[in-house]
Amino acid sequence: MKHQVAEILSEVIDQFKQEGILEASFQPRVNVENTRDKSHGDFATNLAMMLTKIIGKPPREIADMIVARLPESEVIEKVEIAGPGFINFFVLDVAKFNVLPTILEAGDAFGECNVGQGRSVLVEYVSANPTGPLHVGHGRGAAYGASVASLLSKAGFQVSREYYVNDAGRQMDILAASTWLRYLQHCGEELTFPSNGYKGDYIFDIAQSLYEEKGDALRKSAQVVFEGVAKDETTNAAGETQGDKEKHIDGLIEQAKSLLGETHYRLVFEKALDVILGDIREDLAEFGVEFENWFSERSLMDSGVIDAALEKLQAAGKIYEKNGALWFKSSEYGDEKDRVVVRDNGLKTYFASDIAYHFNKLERGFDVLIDIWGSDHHGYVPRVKAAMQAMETNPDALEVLLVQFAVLYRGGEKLSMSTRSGQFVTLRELRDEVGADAARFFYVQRKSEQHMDFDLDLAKSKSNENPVYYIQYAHARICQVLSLAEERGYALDTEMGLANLSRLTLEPEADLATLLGKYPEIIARAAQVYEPHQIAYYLKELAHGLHAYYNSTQFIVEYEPLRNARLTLVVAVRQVLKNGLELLSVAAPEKM
RNA sequence: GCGCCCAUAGCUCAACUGGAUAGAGCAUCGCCCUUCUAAGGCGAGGGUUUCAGGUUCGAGUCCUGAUGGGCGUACCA
Repeated sequence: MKHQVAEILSEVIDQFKQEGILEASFQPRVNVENTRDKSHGDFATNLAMMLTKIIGKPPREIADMIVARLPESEVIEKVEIAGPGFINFFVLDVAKFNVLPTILEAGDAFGECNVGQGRSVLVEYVSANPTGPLHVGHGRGAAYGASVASLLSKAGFQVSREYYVNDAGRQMDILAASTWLRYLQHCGEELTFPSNGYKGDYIFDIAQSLYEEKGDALRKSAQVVFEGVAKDETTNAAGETQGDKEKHIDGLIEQAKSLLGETHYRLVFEKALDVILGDIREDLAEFGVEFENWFSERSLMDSGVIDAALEKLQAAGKIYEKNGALWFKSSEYGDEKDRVVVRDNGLKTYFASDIAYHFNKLERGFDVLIDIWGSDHHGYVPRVKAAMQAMETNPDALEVLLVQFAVLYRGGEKLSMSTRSGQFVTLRELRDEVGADAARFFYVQRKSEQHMDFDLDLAKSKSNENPVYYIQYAHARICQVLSLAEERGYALDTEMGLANLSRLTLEPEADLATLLGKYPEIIARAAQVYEPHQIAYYLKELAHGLHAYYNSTQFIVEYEPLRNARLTLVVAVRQVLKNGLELLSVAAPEKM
């Protein structure tokens, strides 16, 4: 509908060119927008104002010139010039209802568009370290990433979803060591758990399961384990700190490796990784968050991709040596300084893995790469982009979307979170407490770059305080009305309904039709700017339209043509509500 | 110190990417269930869009500066 208006306007521009009012080469951006106020019609254009400078006449005069040249249209009822020079278009009610047969025919596919033009896109999200269960902070990235991926898929992109598993590096060694120490405690060894180890309860569970499988096979005396290890950081009564928690934990990792030997150390390591990653997968699946691919960081090392990527940078002359380490010249691409990729001890940095990972993504042939990160990683963006530029001609292939932290409140109090200390609210707890639907909706309701307050009590309340139920209720209401109609022997005759749409003359009916017509446009816009919250707001608006209609009008009336027309309208609303909710992975229940 | 993000009704957030009188929900106050689900509807009050400048026909939106908050500034992952 909107582009029909835009077409009409570009015809006028051609007319202007023929008359010599505008130069033939002139290419204006024809801007047609939905009006905010119904008294301004359905669509408005600021074209007259845009042309004031070029034509050199006041906007309202130009508006007159445009209106005088508007071609005949079957959808436009009238046109008005208003305000500083807006041209408002009023759409015929009949034309508004044209969208209904389209919706019924397209069904679940209604709203899909082709802004992606089949381009392939890799969306990488969550990618939390497998060192503990997901907490509510990860939940936002999960909900946002999943919704963005769905959105892009509806908008004509070939979407792949990927989780990057950081299954290598020091954090994982700390996890393995933590698990082993808990295991030793389980065996009956007395020891003081390192202050820098992973203290969460889930480590006990893994250790116990390890003990059940292996018995005492991995047991070493605690005395031997802690022998020669640097002292842990402690604070005495006077408040003075002593020791070094980093050296302490590193020492314990070394002990674990040498005392257990490669095979047994690996066993503990894999056990912890498997259990935690399995838990994360299950957690996300229950949250409606799926991935086609779980990409292992270790596989990068094993397959030599890291070396290949570094060689590529080296060949491009972007690697140099300083102080025994290898540096990447990221500052040449706008990063604030150069970055180390291989440390002086010969170990590759995490950044080297990440360069390789993105190198690998490009090699897999994606047109667009999207990374969804927590905002605490924002400082990391320039160096990864720098690496992309050094490797690839198109730096815009990578889009990093940052998600702000969610601050959790319960009973008006802020809850803090830290995986290391084991003090956090897990995503699973959140789902148990408020339900997956409410959680998904709450997360995705906010713009991703907006700092978010997540009030657990509010999310839990199953009242109109929670918008997700408002939308689901609209869907359920429609279902109930239809089944009641059927019970009364008034089964819906869609064909008759579509043939009688002209009987829908009430204001809420036209409003609903207008809203339904906007859905595809909302999808396209939301996809272009990666903003699934626009879907959430649209659904609230559509649900409101339905509730208002429901309260003002009886659908199941005696007169058959009118009844079927109304029920057909309502069925179309139900379809769009369902499509939108599905996009956000929120259930569309038939009764509540 | 430097860099990135944010600031809109009492609270939580929108505002179609520069458009018309800045909108929703919650909270507050009225009204509407012998009717297809009241988890609903209708209405009222509530604003110097943090502040000060600038750009232009037009600014919550863009630019500069200030204030307040979040985050980042590793040869950690």
